[in-house]
Amino acid sequence: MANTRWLDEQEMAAWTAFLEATHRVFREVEAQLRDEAGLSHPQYEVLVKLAAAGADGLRMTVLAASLITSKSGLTYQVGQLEKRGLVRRWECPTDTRGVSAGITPDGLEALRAAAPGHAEQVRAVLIDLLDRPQLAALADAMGTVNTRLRDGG
Amino acid sequence: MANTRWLDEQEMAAWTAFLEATHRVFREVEAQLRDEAGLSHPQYEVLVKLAAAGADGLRMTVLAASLITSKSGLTYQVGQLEKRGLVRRWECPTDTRGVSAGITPDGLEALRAAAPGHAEQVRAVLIDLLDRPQLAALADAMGTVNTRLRDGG
DNA sequence: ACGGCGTTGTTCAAATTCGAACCTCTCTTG
DNA sequence: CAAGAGAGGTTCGAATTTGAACAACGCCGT
Repeated sequence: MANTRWLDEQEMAAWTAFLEATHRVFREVEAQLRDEAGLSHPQYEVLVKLAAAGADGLRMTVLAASLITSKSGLTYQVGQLEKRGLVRRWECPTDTRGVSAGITPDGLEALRAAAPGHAEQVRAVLIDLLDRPQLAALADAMGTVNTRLRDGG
Repeated sequence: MANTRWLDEQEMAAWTAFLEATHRVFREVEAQLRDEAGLSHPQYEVLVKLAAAGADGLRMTVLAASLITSKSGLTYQVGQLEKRGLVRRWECPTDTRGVSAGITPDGLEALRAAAPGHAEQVRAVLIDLLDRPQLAALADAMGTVNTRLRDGG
């Protein structure tokens, strides 16, 4: 790695804009969820994934990978949600080591209660700030990044 | 707020792709910096801003706003960097309440040492995964978001 | 069946984050 | 010029995050 391929002006502009925008967006999203729904964003994401998974729930490892978070972090958050009765956890029948998590009726209710405000906020800090072509371009770029990072590591 | 404006399919796809991509990108960037440079990403960002600010340094509040972080979080990180001699802090001559922070020669050296690996990583997890039009579109969208969030709050 | 290796989830300690409270000081207004 | 409103930073406590270490278990070839 003799000489570094530095970022040119355009690349640097893209990176710094990305950095600043993500910080702003997440700060606002987290504040809204905490203040109005009493949920952290990680917790909300867990509930969304588990709601989508249905009655079978999801294995902890799958959930962690899906949320792009650490195993230990997920253990903690699921524990918090379980304490509040929004999520429940059970051993996997086919693998003694395994644990699955699933959303409870109370969890679904909490999600239903939180979703409208969250959706509005996501609009306010990202979606509604862009026109359709911009939004499509953003989805395209982010999708490309995801595909490449999922595979090529 | 009678009826919620839910996200349509395209909007939801953009949001989830954005979510997943940002989590992936930051996870990888943070791991590289920590493992190879012994700096957290927040710390690296502080050094970059202060290096750009030059000898006059930056007021804490300005720096916090620039980094889109909380005041208390910044106090902590600057404290950490100060302990390591990478940053120094002094009272503002024109405002007794004010504190400015600036990078030290050691800090500049640490930044120089960390920069190449960081640049490569930024390429590997974002820049090099996109072609020029995608990169331009990303910069455009993120720039729009930043402008709107900076003003309209 | 047996031994080795990778997987699964949790636990642990340490570092970090945030908002709210707080103190000090500046600025504006009457 | 005094008083109130606010800005600037730090401190505080509580919650969260991470990787590494662990313990327990499946899987595979011999």
